Amino acid sequence: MSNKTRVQILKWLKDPEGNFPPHQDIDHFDDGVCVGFIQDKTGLSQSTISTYLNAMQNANLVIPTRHGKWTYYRRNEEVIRDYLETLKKEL
Amino acid sequence: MSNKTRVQILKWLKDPEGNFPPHQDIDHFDDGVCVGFIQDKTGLSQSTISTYLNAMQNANLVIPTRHGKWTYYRRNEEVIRDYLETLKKEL
DNA sequence: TTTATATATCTAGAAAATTAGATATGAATG
DNA sequence: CATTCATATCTAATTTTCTAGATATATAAA
Repeated sequence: MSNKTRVQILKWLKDPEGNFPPHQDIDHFDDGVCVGFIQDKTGLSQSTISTYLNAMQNANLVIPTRHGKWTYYRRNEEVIRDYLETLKKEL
Repeated sequence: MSNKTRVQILKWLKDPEGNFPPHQDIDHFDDGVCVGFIQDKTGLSQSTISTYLNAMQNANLVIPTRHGKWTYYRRNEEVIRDYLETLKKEL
């Protein structure tokens, strides 16, 4: 949560249709967006983005789903909501 | 906002009466809390806390007021509120 | 069952943040 | 006006974060 790129990724994942091109195999974003698309959007290296997504997954902010060769990442809305509520309450 | 200690300071400043001893010269916390008290509470060095408070002031999160030898820091409630609202809206 | 593709992990260098000691400044006090 | 006290600033060492290249793994395709 203390990194601009990672926060930006969370924001993009709020609206996959608006922020990413459609996937090849699937015609919806129910499981989120594949790593490659996120990487293209940030301009950072593949390994960096993979590391970021892994960190976000460890923090429970995103949920990964594997479909064949691809891993799709979507927001964990519940955790994000809790985080915002706690912050508003405590800060 | 990406540092535990600095966030903790903001939280403490929400309730100066509850978190800090009374000041020598002044019997209220209208202008906030002096640097020394904040330093004691964190256990970090004087220069570190001064640096932190300066950073927070640059980010407009706190407002300093000088009274004689002491500098008191208080929360900038408006900016903090805006920050939380923006985060809730955008994240 | 070799090859290609997408993602993950390992490693290490570069950059940024953290932190404290030394020193400076500004205000009160003897 | 010399001294003391509170805070600020400067400098540098340490730690953490960022980031990419190399390599590994998993799946699909040829």
